[in-house]
Amino acid sequence: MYYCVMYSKELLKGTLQPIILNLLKDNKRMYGYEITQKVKELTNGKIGITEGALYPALHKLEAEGVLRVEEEFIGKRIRKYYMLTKSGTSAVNEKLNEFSDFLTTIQQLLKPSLS
Amino acid sequence: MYYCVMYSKELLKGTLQPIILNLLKDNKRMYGYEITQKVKELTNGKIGITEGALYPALHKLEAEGVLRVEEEFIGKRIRKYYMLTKSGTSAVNEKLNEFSDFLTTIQQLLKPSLS
DNA sequence: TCCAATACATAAGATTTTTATGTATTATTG
DNA sequence: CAATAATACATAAAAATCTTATGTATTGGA
Repeated sequence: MYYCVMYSKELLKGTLQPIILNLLKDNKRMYGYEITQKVKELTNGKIGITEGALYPALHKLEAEGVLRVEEEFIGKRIRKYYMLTKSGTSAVNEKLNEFSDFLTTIQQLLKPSLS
Repeated sequence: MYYCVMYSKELLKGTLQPIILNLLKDNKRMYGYEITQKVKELTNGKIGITEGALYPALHKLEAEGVLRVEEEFIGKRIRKYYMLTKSGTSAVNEKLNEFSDFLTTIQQLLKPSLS
């Protein structure tokens, strides 16, 4: 399965982190599988995150101190809830603003005739 | 020097090809260095393409048959003009539409509260 | 004359993502 | 009730892309 079902895979490079951080900013607490489903739902299936990309990304953000994790057992199955740390929260707003600004710049660049 | 001066470098992954193709679609014929300057100009210095990223990308697009090259001597210095091939032109429109659509999807995903 | 800008190029290393697995639990459906 | 799909985690090899660091050479300007 592709990271992205509808779009070419190359397009999604660099977008995974912002997507994760934005979801955790809005939802406070999410586990990995939930994130994949939420993204699929919010994009009408256009963007599908692969687990091979997601879990390493979550581990990296945790190692950097941006996220922390709370483990819970649902029956016999473990579930790892991720949330922004205090220091992560302040950093995330800047990161997301930058990303948003960047997207706007790219769009202007691709439509110079309309500017 | 960064690929991008203002933005974090991670952000620009995957955007180089669309940027190149879009410029060549509008300008018919451009050489590498010209592309770096045009992008800098159009984004007010926010996006700077490194040569280490650009030249391999141009060579790859040429190898794929999307671009073709015309070499010219300006004095003693060579200049390589790139342009879309016939088959490249039809493919590029689809690619750029896809990229544009993708950017819209990402923006909606990052602003679910406004949808 | 020297430095900055122009103009090409490549190669090592880092990072990210794909692709392919692997394990195990729980829910559904024929 | 057995098989399959969905849930839920994980990792590792390979591919792709980009950064960073070089390298060469010409041309323009201070």
